[in-house]
Amino acid sequence: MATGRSTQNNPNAAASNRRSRGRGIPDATVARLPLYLRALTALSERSVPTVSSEELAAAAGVNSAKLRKDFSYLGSYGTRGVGYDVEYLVYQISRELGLTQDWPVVIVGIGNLGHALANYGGFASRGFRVAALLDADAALSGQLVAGLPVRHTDEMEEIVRSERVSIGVITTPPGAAQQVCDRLVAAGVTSILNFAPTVLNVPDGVDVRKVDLSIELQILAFHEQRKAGDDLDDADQEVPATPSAAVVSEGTELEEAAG
Amino acid sequence: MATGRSTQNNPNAAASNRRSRGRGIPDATVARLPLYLRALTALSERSVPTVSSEELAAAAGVNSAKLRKDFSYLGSYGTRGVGYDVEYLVYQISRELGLTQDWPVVIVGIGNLGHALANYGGFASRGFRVAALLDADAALSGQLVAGLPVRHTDEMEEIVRSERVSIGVITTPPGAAQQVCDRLVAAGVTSILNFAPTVLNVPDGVDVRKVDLSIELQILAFHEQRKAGDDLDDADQEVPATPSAAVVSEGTELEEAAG
DNA sequence: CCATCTTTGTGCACGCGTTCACAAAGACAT
DNA sequence: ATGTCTTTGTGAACGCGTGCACAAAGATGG
Repeated sequence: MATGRSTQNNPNAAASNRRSRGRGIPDATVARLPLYLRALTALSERSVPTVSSEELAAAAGVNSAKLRKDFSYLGSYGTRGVGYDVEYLVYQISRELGLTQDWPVVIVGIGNLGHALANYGGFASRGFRVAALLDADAALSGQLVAGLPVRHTDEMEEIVRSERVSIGVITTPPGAAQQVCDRLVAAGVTSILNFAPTVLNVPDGVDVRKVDLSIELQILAFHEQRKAGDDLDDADQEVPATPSAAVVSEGTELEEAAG
Repeated sequence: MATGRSTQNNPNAAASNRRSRGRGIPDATVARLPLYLRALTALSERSVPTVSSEELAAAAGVNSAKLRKDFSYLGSYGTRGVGYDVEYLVYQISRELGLTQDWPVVIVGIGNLGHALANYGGFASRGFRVAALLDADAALSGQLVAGLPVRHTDEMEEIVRSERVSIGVITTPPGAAQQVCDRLVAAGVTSILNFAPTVLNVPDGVDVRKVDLSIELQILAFHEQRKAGDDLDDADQEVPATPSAAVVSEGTELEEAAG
C-alpha cells in the first residue's frame, strides 16, 4: 500500500514517471523487493543455504509465480531443480535497492512520531543513517533523542549540504509540511517520506512517498462496514441517506508542534 | 510516482477479493476517497460552497478525470456547469467510508509508535475512538498515555468483546505480532492495521493492511540510486558488482518490548 | 548416457485501473 | 426560447500487473 503505497499503492508515490531505463524494473516489483529481502534475511540468519520460489513466496505472502517473475527482472539468479541461493539473492536485492551504500536521512519534526522513527531499528540495519533530527521548537534543541541531539531547523540547509542528505522524512504538523518540504528540496533533498496528512507539491525529479495512518484506518472502516452490511442485509439498497451531514472537523494534527 | 498499488499497491491489503457488490466500488477508488475527503473538509472549513472536479483534483493531487470517475461510482452528485456541492460530498463520502458511525479501536504495543498513534488527532475526528491501549509489559499497566490508562494484554479478549472492537492496531515487535493478531482475531477483531514488519496470517474474512516504514524508505532509496546513476552515467550497464555482500542484519525491532 | 524428477523462467491471456475525448446536461444571458 | 458556455459523466482504448500453465534447464540416480 496502503499504500500499497498503495500502491501505492499504492497508490502511493508522486513524481517519477521513468520506466524507460536500461532494464527497467516495474514499480510493483520494486515495492515487493524489500519484502523478499526481509524474508531472505530471516532465512540467512537461520543459515538456510537455498530456498525455492514456493517456500520464499509463502514466507513473503505472495504468489510464487509473481515472485519468480519479479526475480527474473533482476536476472537469472536461480538454479532449476534447486532454487535460489539465499546469500547471493540477499546481496543482489540489496544492491538493486541501493542498500549497499550509506543513505543519510534527516527527520524533521520531533514529536511523538519523530521520536518513534528516530528509535526505529529498521533504519540503521539497512544502510539508512539518521544524519540529524530537526525541529522548529528551539526548546527542544540539544535534547537527546535516540542518542542524537535535536537541532534547530535553521541548521537544515547546512546539514543537508554538508552531510549530502538526499532523503528527508517529514513528521511535522500538516501546516508546516509544505514549507519544510520546500526548504529540504531547495537544499538538495530529492526523496521525501511524508507522514504529514498533506499533499506535497514538489518539482520534477523529486520523489515523494506518503504514509497516512488515518487513511489506512478509513480504508479498513470501509471494508468493515461492508462486512457488517453483508451480514445483516443481503441485497443492500441505497442507504437511508440521512441528509444531516455531521461534518467531521479536520483538526488532524499529527504532532503537537514541531515544524 | 511509484506505487500504483497501492495501493499498496493497492499494493497493500490482503484478504479482500470482493467486488461482487451491488454497486461495487473499485479498491483503487476506495483508497482515494479519504484523500478527497480531506481536501473537501479543508474547503468546507473555508466555507467554500462548491468545487469543480478540476480544482478538487488539484487539491488532492490526482487527475480530474480519475476523480470524476471515482465519484461516479458513488452516484451522480455533481451539477454540470457548476461542480460539486462541498458539504453534500463530504457527507456522501463519509457515509460511504463508514465514518458516520463510531469505530472503537484497540492499540496493542505501547512503545514509541504506540504512543504516537495514541496521541494522533486524526483518529477521533473521523469516528475512530481508542477503546484501549494494551501492552504485555505489566510495568506499563495503569500508566496514562494520551489520557488513557495502559492495560495488560490479559484483558484483550474481554475488552474486544465488551467494547465491540472490530479494528485492531498492532505496534508490537515483530516477534509478538502474529500471536497478538491471532488473539485479536479469536476475540472478534476483523480488521487489522499492522505496523510490525511481519507477514500476518489471518483467516478469510479478516482484512489486514500493512504500514512498513522501512519498506517505504527502501523504495525511495531505489529511485534515489537510479537518479544518481542516470546523472553520472548515461547508458548505465550492470553495476560494478562488488561481490562482497555486506549482509544487513535483521535486527529490526519496531519497539523495544511490548507484545 | 539416459530417464526421471524438481524447479525455474516466461509466453500468454485476462482483468483492473488510468486517461483521453466527447456527448449530455445544466446554468446563464439575451 | 434559444444559444452559448461550463462542467459533469462515461464510452472506449490502452497499459500495467497478475497468475496460469508449460517448456526448458539442471540435478540426481541407475
